[in-house]
Amino acid sequence: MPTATYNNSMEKGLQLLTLFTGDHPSQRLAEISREAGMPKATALRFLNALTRQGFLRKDSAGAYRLGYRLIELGHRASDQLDLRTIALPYMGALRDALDEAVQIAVIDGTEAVYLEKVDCRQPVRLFTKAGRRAPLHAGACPRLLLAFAPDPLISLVLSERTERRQFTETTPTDPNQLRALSEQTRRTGYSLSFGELEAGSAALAVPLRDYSGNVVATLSVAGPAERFGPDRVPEILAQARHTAAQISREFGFVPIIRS
Amino acid sequence: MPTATYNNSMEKGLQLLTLFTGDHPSQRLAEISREAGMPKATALRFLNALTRQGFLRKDSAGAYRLGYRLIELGHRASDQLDLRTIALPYMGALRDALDEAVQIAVIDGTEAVYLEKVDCRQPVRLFTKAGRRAPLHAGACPRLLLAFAPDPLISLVLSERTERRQFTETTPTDPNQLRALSEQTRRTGYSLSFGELEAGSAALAVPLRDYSGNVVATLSVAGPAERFGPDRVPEILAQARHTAAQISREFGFVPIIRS
DNA sequence: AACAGTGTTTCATTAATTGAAACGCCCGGA
DNA sequence: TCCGGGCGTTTCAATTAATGAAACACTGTT
Repeated sequence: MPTATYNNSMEKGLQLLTLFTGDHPSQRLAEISREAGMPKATALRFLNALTRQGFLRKDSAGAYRLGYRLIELGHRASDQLDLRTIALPYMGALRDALDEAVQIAVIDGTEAVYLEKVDCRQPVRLFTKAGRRAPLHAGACPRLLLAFAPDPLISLVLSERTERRQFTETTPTDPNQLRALSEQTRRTGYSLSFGELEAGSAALAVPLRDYSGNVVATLSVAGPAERFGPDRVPEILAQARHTAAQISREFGFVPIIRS
Repeated sequence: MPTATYNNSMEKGLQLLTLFTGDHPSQRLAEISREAGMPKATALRFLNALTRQGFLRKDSAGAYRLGYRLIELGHRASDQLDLRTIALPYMGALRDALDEAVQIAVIDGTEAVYLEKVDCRQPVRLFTKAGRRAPLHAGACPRLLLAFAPDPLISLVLSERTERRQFTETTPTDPNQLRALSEQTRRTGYSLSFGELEAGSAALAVPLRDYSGNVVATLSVAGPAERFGPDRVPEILAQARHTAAQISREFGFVPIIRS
């Protein structure tokens, strides 16, 4: 059962970090042990080690919380993607131009992960968090990433054996429908979604490319669906395309001039 | 040697993450093995496991880079500190008011870690990164945190047996000098530093408090030293204090009214 | 006082980790 | 073209360190 090409003990310890969610930011040993299905002594050892390395910290009530080392490493990972130096200022400008949330997401494994979000200033807004994940079949960002993904990944996501969760009434789950949507996205260069992940929300996503010309990320404008009517979508698309071109250029993308 | 109350294998694996710095964002197995002083087979197992859990990712050249899971967890840790929801908007306003870098830092173990930074817009600016660390004896932020730290930590930092690195000519390292500076900081409610960590830089730091009334973090304004002359420092201090009061209030701090 | 729940420590067992060595592949230099 | 060096990967015997049950001390509630 154990395979010699990984370190299963470390992986079990790392998985404890996933227990700390927005709903459960602070947890004590017994709760962690129960939720992880792990004996208290084993869990305590992992927690002690994670705490010593700064990945967790213990608060004054004796409960564990995510530690500052994660913020440090998160910033470092972000810096290495040039998110703060290149993408964030343009995202801020796009937010200012449209007053909608602006997000950037990438593929990680078989999911999309939203790496950054710049919030709009309107009281009614899309309430999601940077760092969240979504499957590749639902939502403007995930679907845009899927459309430009390598064929083996597309096949896997659209396979009859892969379960595609239906979040809302408008979540596309049928493989043929998703293939058609992907083809449309590749042809038009953007994707648009209404309530596929959260009812009442909408998002428009465009690709971000790097020096290789490949789509490496997606930039999206997202907000309440009633602000994404047919009179406004063209403007959102134009602004998003403009910003994506700026970011892509700084990522080293050189557009091919069509003659 | 091995102690049963930690998980030393996991800790060794986690320490590989520290090899990925701004200077070395991308590394291959042999280099990692050499730098960590670890046999290739062992390092490969850790790398495979860290990659499977999303903490590292492998690029097209077969080199490892920090993974998206770190960004996700970094955001989650940051959210749990209310950095993005509470502190960042105020930091942005303070940056706009003064056009200097604004940072927030906390104590982690025996160091200060800068959790967030909002950059100024001037061409000549303080070039540091969010996520960086500094010892508690040098710099306005670390020294402010030290001044309000628990006595055992102060004693440890100022101990004759603790080495206090001299970064520049103005770095204070003498325990008596640091005690005097701490006392002054507690009395005046702020700390001011010129070139203690980086020559030519300056920073002014004020405390952030939470519902318990304790100093839990520090807010600083930082930039090139020539912009922190005696004619300007009072304004910087007033603005920083105002912003710190706003943030502290949202952290639940209730100021005691003096009669 | 009794009980439930917590976090911590101990220790025998054994599972998993470890590192040396072999292997296949690639690249650059002679 | 050949060879050597370096790379990443796999195998396997040795042994180390992880594991989990159980005991313990402490706290809070009834």
